[in-house]
Amino acid sequence: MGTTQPEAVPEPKYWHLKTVIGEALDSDFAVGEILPNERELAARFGVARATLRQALEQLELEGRLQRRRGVGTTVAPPRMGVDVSTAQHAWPGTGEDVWQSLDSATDVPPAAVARQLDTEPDEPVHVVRRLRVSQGQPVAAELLYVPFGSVPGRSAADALTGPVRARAVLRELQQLALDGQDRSVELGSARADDAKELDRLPGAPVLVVTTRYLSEGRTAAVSVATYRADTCRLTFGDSGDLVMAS
Amino acid sequence: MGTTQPEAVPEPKYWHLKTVIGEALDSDFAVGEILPNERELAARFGVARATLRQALEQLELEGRLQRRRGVGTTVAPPRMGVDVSTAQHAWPGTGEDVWQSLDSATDVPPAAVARQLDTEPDEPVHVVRRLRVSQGQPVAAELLYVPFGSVPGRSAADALTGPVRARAVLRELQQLALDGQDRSVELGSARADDAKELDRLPGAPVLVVTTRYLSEGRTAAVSVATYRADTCRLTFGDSGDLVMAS
DNA sequence: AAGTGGTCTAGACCACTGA
DNA sequence: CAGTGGTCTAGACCACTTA
Repeated sequence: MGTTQPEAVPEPKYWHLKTVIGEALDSDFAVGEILPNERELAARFGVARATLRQALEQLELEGRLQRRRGVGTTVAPPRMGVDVSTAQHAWPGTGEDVWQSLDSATDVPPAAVARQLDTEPDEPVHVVRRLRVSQGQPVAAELLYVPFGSVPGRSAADALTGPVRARAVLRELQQLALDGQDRSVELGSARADDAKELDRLPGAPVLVVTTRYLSEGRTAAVSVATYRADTCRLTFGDSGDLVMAS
Repeated sequence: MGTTQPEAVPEPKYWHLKTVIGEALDSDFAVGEILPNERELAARFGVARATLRQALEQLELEGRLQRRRGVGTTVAPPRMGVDVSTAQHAWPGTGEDVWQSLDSATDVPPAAVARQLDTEPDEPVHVVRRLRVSQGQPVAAELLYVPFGSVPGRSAADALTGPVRARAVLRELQQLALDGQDRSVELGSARADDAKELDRLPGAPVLVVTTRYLSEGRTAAVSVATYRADTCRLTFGDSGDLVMAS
């Protein structure tokens, strides 16, 4: 006697909490509403704050909550769909201006990028920084790596600075014939500078979209775009008519 | 006097730790090698275990480490590229068998899926479970929701069970003309059952790939595939010849 | 200045793995 | 069984926002 549940699998407290709070979010809270603070929530559920925080972290990771230091925890709106489809196989900067050019410099790319560009590990390239804004919110920061070989009129850009220079590099890049591109998506954590741009803390989860632009059998440029994973759902409109989800 | 650094921005310890360990991983460790255990690492760096764990969590999120309870922490191999390209606009189950059918049942889909299928919130549909294995490792668990309206010969499947039934539903689905599909990728955390299938703990970060299959102006099926975010890099071969990365 | 979330500590115990 | 990572506690202090 006394053996109550022979198969009682002890579900972690934070996991159970996450479920409970998640359900409460659906039924008792409106988007934008602020939750009680962490100390009060922890007390209310009878757990340590660290445990409560583990549950909130999960919910934030899933895009259900938004936490801001000094402010509080609010109920997040549904993730916005952000189109990352290939879009008529265009060079960056050709379509509508969802991307905002920040500046450009010459720098040595990370080893992984140099490998894709097929440049020497210590060979400098153009690095164009761009920011993607959607619904008034920054959603992605991009670093576009362009080898000198891809932009013939290089000297023209060197004299410029800021957005003007960035646009000059893009314009030169667009002269090339674009054969195609391939793309990959993976999970990452925001580097310090990206985090700042995206209004998040360093280490925040991001979706890293790497695009390789191919021209005349070579890799003409590589784009590494980091999207806020908490607020974005990447959409690939492979076909037909897409509806605007609310 | 005494003011050493007027602008000293206090970088969090765990963030600094992450950098240090990350660099050590590159230089001093081989893939598969086991790290010292957490208590020893924490002592070595002079921090509490919780802080050390925060750094390890980040590295695991980035796919650099793999931690297994009861075993230890090992250096993870580079993420494997997993092709999720539309692949000749095919129905699920038509291409090569990267997917392994597990079983099928009829169940009420989640509200979000019902909305995409345009079925009533409480209307049951076929739910086919499949598992994607790559390089001997489970990389994704899929739930494929198929409304009864999409599979005419429904009664045939009802008598069957297990993989046989799953394949029967897929076969019937393939009778339809596929007009197109659209797809989205977002960050999620593994549900308990998916986690088991993927050999991870519940809540592990996953990339959720949602595909809507369109036929004759309707949504004929919806697939929700959860990929292990730690081990997978999703690739979209938009064009041309892809090289097999090691 | 008050209140919020973010970081950190030093412990404890549990669940799982493998010899 | 010993050793690992996973969970949890009860505190403390810090950085940031707002008023």
